[in-house]
Amino acid sequence: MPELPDVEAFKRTVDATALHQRVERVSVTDDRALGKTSRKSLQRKLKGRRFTSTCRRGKYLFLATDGSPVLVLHFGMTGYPEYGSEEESEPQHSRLVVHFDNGYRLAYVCQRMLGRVDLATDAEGFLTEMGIGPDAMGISREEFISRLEGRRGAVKSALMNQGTVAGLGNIYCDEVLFQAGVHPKTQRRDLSHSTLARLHSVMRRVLRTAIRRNSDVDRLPASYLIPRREAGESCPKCGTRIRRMKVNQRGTYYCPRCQRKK
DNA sequence: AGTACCACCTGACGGC
DNA sequence: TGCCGTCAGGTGGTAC
Repeated sequence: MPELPDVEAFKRTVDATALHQRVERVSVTDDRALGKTSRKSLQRKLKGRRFTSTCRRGKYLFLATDGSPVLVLHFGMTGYPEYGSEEESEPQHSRLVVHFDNGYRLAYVCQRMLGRVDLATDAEGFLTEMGIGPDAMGISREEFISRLEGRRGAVKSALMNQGTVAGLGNIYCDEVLFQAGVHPKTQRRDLSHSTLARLHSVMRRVLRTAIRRNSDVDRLPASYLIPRREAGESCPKCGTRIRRMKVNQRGTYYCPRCQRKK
């Protein structure tokens, strides 16, 4: 489920481990994990380079190099990066492994193969081409409101759309709506300007909280819905039985009392 | 521009 | 025991 807070944690891991070392070799263990790039291209373009910095937009992580290529990582729902010594065995489900000259390697692990590895010349161009909107942590209130005002349909659908605002997935989207007291199926047109403003501030607060806790579900505040995404759980605020429904074909949890439909 | 639905993909789980 | 359907979820494609 890597959503914005998870990818932010991945970024910090990569920043703390995999920068500034020379790439000796790249191995691709499953071509299905590749986007528009190829195994040969990855190997040829990354060899001899060093990762110099990373940046994150939404659920995408970019690793810039000292040359022109940028390594793009998207994690699907089961992906993560893992840095370790060559002496350790490679993690199961490694799809791409970057071997460095210091005896360490960075593995892109992706069990369910829903993520993608790609190569770009610049992150901004890649994001534009993919139609990815502004980052949910960086977007201003004004822009958030105006982007949402351009949309119709259920508010959850709008928030989940990475072109509108990037970073919320199914789970954090439910959390934001819960903390804001908004029913997931509320039509966007039924949301007032002030409710949109509240959604913006709640979204940032929820994401900031999750990032500070390193996206560790067990460390989230007791008032959060995320640990209670199960049948029979009760609302952490009012005790009402949590309901489950489908929105966008996705399992959606909400409190029928705290989140009344407008 | 919406929504619905399918597909991708693997592993866990419940039912029989 | 083991087979089968279902679910999980990010994304992308198609049809309406």
